Amino acid sequence: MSQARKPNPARRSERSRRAVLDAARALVSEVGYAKVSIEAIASRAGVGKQTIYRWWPSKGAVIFDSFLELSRGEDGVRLPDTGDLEADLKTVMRATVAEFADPVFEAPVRALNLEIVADPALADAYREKLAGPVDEAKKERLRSAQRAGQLAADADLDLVLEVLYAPLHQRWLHRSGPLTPEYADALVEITLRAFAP
Amino acid sequence: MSQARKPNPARRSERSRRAVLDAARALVSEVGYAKVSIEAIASRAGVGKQTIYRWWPSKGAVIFDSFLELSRGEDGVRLPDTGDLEADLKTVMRATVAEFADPVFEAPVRALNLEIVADPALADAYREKLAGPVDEAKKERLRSAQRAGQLAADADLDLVLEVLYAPLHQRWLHRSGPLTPEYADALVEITLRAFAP
DNA sequence: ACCACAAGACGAGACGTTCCGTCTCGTCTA
DNA sequence: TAGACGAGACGGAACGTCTCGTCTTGTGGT
Repeated sequence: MSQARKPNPARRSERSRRAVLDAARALVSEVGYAKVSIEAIASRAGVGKQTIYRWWPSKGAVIFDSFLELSRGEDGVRLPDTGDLEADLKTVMRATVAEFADPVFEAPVRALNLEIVADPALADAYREKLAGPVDEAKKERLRSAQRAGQLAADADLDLVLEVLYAPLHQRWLHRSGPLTPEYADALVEITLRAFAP
Repeated sequence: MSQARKPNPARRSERSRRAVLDAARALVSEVGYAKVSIEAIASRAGVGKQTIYRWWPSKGAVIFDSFLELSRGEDGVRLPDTGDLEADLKTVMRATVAEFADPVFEAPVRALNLEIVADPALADAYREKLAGPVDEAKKERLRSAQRAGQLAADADLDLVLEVLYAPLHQRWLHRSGPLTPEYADALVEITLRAFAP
């Protein structure tokens, strides 16, 4: 009684896959996440609707995959390590603030967050494929700082990252305050004081 | 050319208003935010669709209002003040963690967050009507602590609240880790160390 | 190494549904 | 008596399923 007729990935058309993901990304930027429809993606991609339904379970999954595609190849993430943790973190946090302030990122990143909040499966995929590797790079820098005695040796690094990034992330998501370089610096200083050796 | 024929609020039916908000709240709990439709709300409330469209601009606004209704009368918010800031904050944070862990709050609060992220107008209303008063009560407690020398006198209280709550909020939203009483305590301890006098 | 061919993925789009937001109806009420 | 109400018809958009021919691709025989 199982309707699960599974398609054969080996015969999948790479051309169609790319066309769908490119169309999805373009449409999110143009009209916003909520107004993007599967039919519009299919039409823009020059693809049958069934081709989308065959390979993706939901609109969210398609758009999520289109973001994944963007960040492929960047897996060699590495943070600056000049030996000065505070300076390095401020550099990174200021860059993050600038990125969030960029209107080009506004629509897609907000769409990504909506998907993550609404769909636990996509939240898992996000953590594994996108956030995970980046967080690991950040933690690697923090471990280096621990060895250098610039951070408490017993600090929970996941917690350090939360304290550092969650306020920024929330302020952007809720539009509850300005994102300035000074704010980035303040978060770094606060976090370092909280987790000082 | 203005289509803005405005209805007369004085003649509004309180009975219908309550029925709509109650139906909206029930439906969000039953089927989740995404699957709730205006037609379903109208039908469940025993109300004409036009009555909803007459008084609310969007589905999000209806559901948002149904949450507002829930928290009416609680405006006398006041945090415990035993003189021991750390103990008081741990009490409050543990309660918040427990609240987030309650499955009854899961669907509605997640729906509320989706609306806030997606709609700037609702985000403003949220800050003004819901978060604002609560945050003010929290800041009042923090000011008391500043006077008692338990918190840096020049600390930015908005920032203190962000550092205290944003990690918890993000962890819940992203389902990126367990929400335990120990986690609540850790956030309080970290925050107090960061903003120590 | 080649080729023939069946399996099945493809583009296109018809189909029945659901829901949208607007619009009329009478009815009821403030 | 103006206008808010419940009910529901309406055209349109998008859903997810399905059925067409066509095109592509892995494989098995030569």
